[in-house]
Amino acid sequence: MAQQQMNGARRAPLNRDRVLRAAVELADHTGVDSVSMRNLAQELGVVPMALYKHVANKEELFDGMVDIVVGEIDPPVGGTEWKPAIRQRILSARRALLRHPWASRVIESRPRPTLVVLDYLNSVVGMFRAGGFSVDLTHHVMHALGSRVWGFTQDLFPASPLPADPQLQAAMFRELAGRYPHIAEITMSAAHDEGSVVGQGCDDQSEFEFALDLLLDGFDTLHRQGWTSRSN
Amino acid sequence: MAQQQMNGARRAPLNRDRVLRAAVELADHTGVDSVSMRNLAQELGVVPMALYKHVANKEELFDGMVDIVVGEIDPPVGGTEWKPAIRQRILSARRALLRHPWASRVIESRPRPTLVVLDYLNSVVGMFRAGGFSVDLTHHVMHALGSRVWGFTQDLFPASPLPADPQLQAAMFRELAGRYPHIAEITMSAAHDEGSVVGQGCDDQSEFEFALDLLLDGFDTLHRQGWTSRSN
DNA sequence: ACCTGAACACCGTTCAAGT
DNA sequence: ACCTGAACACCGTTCAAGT
Repeated sequence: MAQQQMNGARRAPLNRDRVLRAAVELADHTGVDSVSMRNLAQELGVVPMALYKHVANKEELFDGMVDIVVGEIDPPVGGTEWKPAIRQRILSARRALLRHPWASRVIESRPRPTLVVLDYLNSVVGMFRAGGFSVDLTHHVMHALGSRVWGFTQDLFPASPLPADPQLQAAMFRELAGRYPHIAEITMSAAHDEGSVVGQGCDDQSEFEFALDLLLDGFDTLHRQGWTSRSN
Repeated sequence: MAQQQMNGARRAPLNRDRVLRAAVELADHTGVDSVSMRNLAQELGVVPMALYKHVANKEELFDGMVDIVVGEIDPPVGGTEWKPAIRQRILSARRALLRHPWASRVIESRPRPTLVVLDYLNSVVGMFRAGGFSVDLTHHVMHALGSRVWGFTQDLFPASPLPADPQLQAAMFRELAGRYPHIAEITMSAAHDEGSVVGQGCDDQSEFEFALDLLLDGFDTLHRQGWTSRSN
């Protein structure tokens, strides 16, 4: 009670923005699973119910957290072709997402896009249109990008840390190679870097850019060919 | 207590498979969020703690549910080129996922792949290798496919049902067009089908195949060119 | 050896009582 | 009018007591 008043006097009064920023910070530091209304309230030195003044419920809290991350994506660069412009924008989105490792999962979990999310998507669509893409092709191309517009893709092999014991490590590799020879093979090919058992040891950033450029080049070809969904 | 015994007499004794199938069925019917250990136990006519005999915890329950869905994916078709073979396999995975709408979200949420998941991925990798792809290119190509190997992609505009009132509907379209002209444009182009405000009205299946074929064609081109990660 | 009720430590959110 | 503690209806999981 005495502490409550001290905090009340020291801190700025609660508002929606402070609530959302505290939630982002909490998720950054301790993981999104520990973002509960109760934990967040404690972090802010208030009673849980005080949060409901500023966000209607937990869903709205998550929406607000997404908006903060999406707000960190750089605006489009001007004076260049559609391809490098879109490439840079998506890589900027990727940097924002990488600063907040929980964000991709939360973005995927939202049942409806927020206004801020729609703003970003609208602007990416506009970049294709400005590059001369037809409405038809732009529509398909946005679907093909999927979550890659956010700069992330689902890791098929999440990074799992290698066991410290090198003998145990070797045993794991042997078991993997025995059961899953094809996975072992592509894993080994990239495993000069250290990192983890599977799928790490490769550079996530360059894998992302490989796939992004493959898609953008494909879009380019279709665009130049005057592709339409009816002609297909 | 009397009912408990009746159930015990009537039903087959609980085992891991029955637990997992009941969980899948419950998720299919009432949504994955309603799959709690308590609800599932009630569905099976047992006390919650009885489940812990057959699954270590809820994480293992989810893993088992994923395994059931992945088990529904058809085996590879033989006697054909890598491209149609992989295409058919992925479209079979898509059909399995569409039968269980919760499955894509659960697959994405798993921190580690199960043995069944590794079996499927290993076999897809093997199909590229059998098609003559280098280890290097196969590795990159699997990253580029990402969650598309499962036959799904993140919907950027989740389907939201249109309001019944046509006047309200028109108002929503007008607001969308005013704020997000580019999104409105690509939405309208596909909105001859009815369905929802944004992004629906287009055929998800053909959008999926568009993106899949774009990627497979891109892979094909790189393969024929003898692409390597060093030559890039 | 197996089963299970009670309990623990959490949730998000409602609601009524207090100021 | 505003604030907030208690309460409600849930969780997953532990544990000890019962058979």
